[in-house]
Amino acid sequence: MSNLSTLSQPKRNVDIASQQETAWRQQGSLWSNLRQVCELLAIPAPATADDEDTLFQHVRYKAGQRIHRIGQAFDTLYIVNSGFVKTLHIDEFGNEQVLSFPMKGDILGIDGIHKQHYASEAVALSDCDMILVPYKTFAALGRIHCELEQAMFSVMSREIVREQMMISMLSALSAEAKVARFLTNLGERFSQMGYSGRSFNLRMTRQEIGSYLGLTLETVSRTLSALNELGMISVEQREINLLDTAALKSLRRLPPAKARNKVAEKVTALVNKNLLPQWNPELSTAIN
Amino acid sequence: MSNLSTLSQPKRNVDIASQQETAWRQQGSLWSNLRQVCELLAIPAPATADDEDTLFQHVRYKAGQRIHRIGQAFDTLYIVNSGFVKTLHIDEFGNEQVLSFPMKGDILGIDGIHKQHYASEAVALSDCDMILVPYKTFAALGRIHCELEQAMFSVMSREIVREQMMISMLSALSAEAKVARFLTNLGERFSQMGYSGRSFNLRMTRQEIGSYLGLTLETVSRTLSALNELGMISVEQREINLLDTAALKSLRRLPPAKARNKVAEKVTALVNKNLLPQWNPELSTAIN
DNA sequence: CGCCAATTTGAGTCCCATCAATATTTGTGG
DNA sequence: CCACAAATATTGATGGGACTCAAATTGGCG
Repeated sequence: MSNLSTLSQPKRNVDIASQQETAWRQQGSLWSNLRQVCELLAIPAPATADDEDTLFQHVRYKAGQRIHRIGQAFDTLYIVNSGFVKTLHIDEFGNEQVLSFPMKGDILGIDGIHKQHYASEAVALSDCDMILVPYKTFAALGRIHCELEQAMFSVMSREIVREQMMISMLSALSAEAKVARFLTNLGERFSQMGYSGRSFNLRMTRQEIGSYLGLTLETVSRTLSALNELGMISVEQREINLLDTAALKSLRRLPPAKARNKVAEKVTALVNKNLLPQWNPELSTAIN
Repeated sequence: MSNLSTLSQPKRNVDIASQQETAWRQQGSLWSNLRQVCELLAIPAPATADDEDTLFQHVRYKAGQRIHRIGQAFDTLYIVNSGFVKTLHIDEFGNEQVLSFPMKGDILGIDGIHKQHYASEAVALSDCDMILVPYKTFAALGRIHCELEQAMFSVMSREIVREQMMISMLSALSAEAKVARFLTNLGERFSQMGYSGRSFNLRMTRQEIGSYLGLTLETVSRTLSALNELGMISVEQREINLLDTAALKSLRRLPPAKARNKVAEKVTALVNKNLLPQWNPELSTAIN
């Protein structure tokens, strides 16, 4: 967090830089080249890139450490290499509002570009290894490698789409559906990272989950218990097992205990009749 | 309410282009140059730009017309020059979820960059004049004018921040606060466009407002009536007057209906007034 | 004028927040 | 290593805010 000035030099001056690198390595820092960063972001690396041309510094954060603050002058983007993070707003009353739970491959700080000050706060949920991307380097790369500019727009567009999905979820779904989707989404993320998408443990508190989903921590806890009793998941503290991902994904609301069986029949009946072509936007618009 | 587009004067230099332009003009098309587009987006125009170098076509949409669909192949961005638009998601059950109400100076279609297909639907709420920006032109401009690339990142970042604010609002505020903020935000938008920020009329239905805010149309209607009775606004159908913007902005939750109706609730009323000077954020949090 | 969409308003219900008590886990220092 | 404190989770009881269902009214438009 301290000497960011040294890393804004894209080109490495071998003699001096290698000394510094050794020093950084001792405190847990590493360097990644452009190809590695692109792979992490799941975007195609420019063929023209020289692996040693541009290097990006790693920085480690311990659980609980703040990565950037609201209002802080913006100059670098962060890419999560390992570990778990939360980003949040703090409203005029001091209440925290969790906005996202970035993990491996996610990028932080984009919201700072607009006003050149970070618009959100980022805090490490676990020990993290973050890659620093000075914004100036970021912008310069777009001009050097045309394909990269396209990829950078794509990454920002993806973030916008993700937030749109979040808005839809927040304003349309019941508490049970929110929690169910949260778990399945998390599972998919873990799968992509090479871990089990079925069995994992949460890195965040019920409070943080509730804030993220627009619920209270008690409702989150109760909902997890309910999903547990219904056999869709098993949960003990932060240890989660997804037992019926299909049911979780299609869950809209937990029917009142008396009618639970009936509604389940209805849904399956509709699906069988092809009236609910789920998760296919093309078809659902055709219905109108 | 209709034709604001006198500011876009087509410049013609080529013979072929002028023929086409005449044809387009007959169906209501005009052209804007890069400088005019930048002004509309409120970003600095590159000094190196030749006014005749790149021209952007206008297209008019009538109220109710669709501008782009979900899943449609993405190739152009749209900038609102005049008129009002709504963008929306359609979930797997066919329910509409309004995402934004773009107006003059707003950009549409960014969500299509990621997958090269639009992720949302855009519909004109009134007659509209839209400027077409082919995505290829957009990308090429960033490479030609370095300042523009920065501005384009900034515009996308601004969109991300806007959606973050939306997420915070959806998950933390009461129905009254949502409606109140919606109105004050609209007022500010109208002010920026040169209209009255105090007195305006809504271009969208209660249904659409409710979808946008995560409420039902009945709740929106009831809330507007309540704000009307409290003297914060006056509302008749879609005609809105903001009478106390300060109160609206700081509104968290309406006092319980009992306290409003029971005029002669003696001591308790006074106590409530002292302890709960409603729509005063400072004090109401101090109580918590 | 007549039709249909939009809006308003009412009555009843339920989901979720709130308040509260307890249990369990984590962290810390002696 | 244990004890104690603080943080985190679970579970219950209760009330209220927003949804649902329903009816009446208004306004727009062919």
